[in-house]
Amino acid sequence: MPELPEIECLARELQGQIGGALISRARVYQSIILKSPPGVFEAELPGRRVESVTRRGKFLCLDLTGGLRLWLHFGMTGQLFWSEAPALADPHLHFSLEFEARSGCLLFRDPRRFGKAVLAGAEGGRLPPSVGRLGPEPDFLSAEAFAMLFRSRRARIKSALLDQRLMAGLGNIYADESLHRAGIDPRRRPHRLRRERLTRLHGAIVETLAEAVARGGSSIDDYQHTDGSRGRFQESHRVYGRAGSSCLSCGTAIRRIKLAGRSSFYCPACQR
DNA sequence: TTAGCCCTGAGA
DNA sequence: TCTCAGGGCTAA
Repeated sequence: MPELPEIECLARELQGQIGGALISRARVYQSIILKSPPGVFEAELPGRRVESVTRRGKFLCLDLTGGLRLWLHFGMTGQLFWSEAPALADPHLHFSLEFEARSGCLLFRDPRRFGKAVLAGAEGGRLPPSVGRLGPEPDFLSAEAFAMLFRSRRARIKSALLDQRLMAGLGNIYADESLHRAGIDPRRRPHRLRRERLTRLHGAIVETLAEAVARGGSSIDDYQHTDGSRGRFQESHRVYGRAGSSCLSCGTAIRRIKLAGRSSFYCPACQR
């Protein structure tokens, strides 16, 4: 469940670790998450330098020399971490990258296999379709633009926040946390919310995401940094995963409901 | 707009 | 042994 803050942390770590580094070897173990043939993957990557590591929505992007980009999506359980050697017996290991002048290898592991690895050209027209469809980053939207964007939506606000075509980067955790901070019931319909409530929600989203990045993201089950350490923002969750516990603002028991097939946690007193 | 599918490990 | 977790996609 890595969302925007977790991928942002990974991108920053990796930029420091492999920014400018030359890929010496690429190996594929489980090709199911690769959207390019394994042979192409193993042949195209070696000899290219990592120009930069960036993030777009929940995608991580390795910008390589020669106009190639490696896009990674982590799905629910994707992990990227350093190891001395790939554990060949691990059935969930998908690929590894080795770099010149750096010992060990960078492994991509994903037990639930919802992740994706896509090789694409750098030109805008050759973006993977799922990246091309992404809406703007929360930071790049003004509060007014956010309110305009969501004002016409008829789906429930929680579902609209999870729609990556509208705005990229929010997942279940940060949607719930932001709605709590903004005092909005996840079942509300955006087109029936007053404009100032929507601008307040935008502020809550930007604030929540920034705090999460500053604390190294949320580690619930699988998310970890490339050195194996965990994020700390899960300790600051106000509603997510706290059904039955008391609301940190008012003491009311946090409720859990299903919306669009996902769990939603909210405070029935604070969120209206 | 929504339901169902993919996928596997954890927990009941 | 069954149920649940859910991001992104497709079909209804």
